[in-house]
Amino acid sequence: MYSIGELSRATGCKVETIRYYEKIGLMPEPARSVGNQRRYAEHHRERLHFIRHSRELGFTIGDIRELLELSDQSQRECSAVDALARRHRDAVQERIRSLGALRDELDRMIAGCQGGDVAHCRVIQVLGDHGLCRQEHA
Amino acid sequence: MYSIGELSRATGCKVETIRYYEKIGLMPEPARSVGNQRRYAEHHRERLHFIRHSRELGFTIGDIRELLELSDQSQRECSAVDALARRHRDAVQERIRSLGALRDELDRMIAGCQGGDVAHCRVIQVLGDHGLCRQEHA
DNA sequence: TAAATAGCTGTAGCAACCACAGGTTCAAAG
DNA sequence: CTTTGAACCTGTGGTTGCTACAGCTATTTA
Repeated sequence: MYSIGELSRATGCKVETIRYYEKIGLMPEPARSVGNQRRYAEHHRERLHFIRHSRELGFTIGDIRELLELSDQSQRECSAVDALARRHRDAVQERIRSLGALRDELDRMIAGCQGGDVAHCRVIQVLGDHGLCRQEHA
Repeated sequence: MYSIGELSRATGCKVETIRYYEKIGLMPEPARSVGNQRRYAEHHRERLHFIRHSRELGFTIGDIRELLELSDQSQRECSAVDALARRHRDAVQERIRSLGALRDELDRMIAGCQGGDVAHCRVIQVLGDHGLCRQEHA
């Protein structure tokens, strides 16, 4: 049996976050001690580990809810899991692309700046006039 | 003189967002009509344009506040502006790097899945066990 | 002049937590 | 057995950058 602090140390998840996951129904309510403190079993640790790792990989809480449901139905085909993971991967890829365009635009803007006073600053000019951008960027 | 709706159409910024920018002090309070409706001048349009464009380039509200202050002191050297833009560019670059590592991890996870049932699904296994990851990706 | 559209303020909600405040319980030391 | 101090409890409010009402008033158009 883990106390909430022990579970926290075991998973690297903050105490408040554990209670938050319980409140939103992502973690099941654990047993309580006589004095009303939470007492966790091994399966809680595994589930929280799953949640934290999924979050680190950028899945949303909604995604994780689905993944947990799917992983409970262990004899079903895993194509739904696969599809969810692929969608997420594609979303990450798209975000990378869009941030790349952003960085390029920032680079051009910064490269245009030759020093001098703010009135002639290329950065300030570009920020005030989208027309000076080479690309659409959102 | 623009009404708030006209300013909204002129800048692509939602009416509620314009009011929000006023509330947080990013946009100055405009004149009012007899019936208490907001009436904007050209300099409001320019400032809002600057704000929107900066947001599109990923600057935070805090950054924009600084940029606006700096751009008001038009005879000062623009090195502070430059530095802020560079810091932001570097943060974007770092985010791209970290998302790249994430995508690679997701790719490995997905590639490991050979179909079959959820109990043997590689995706589910990896999510439950960080040790199966090749890299730290936190 | 009446209806339709646009504007007003104020509040609450989103994601995914974090940080208290003010009180209670637990575990170990004396 | 008692004390002490760390850990725990619930509930609320804050973060970022907006968006979406509700319930009312102003303006514009037919």
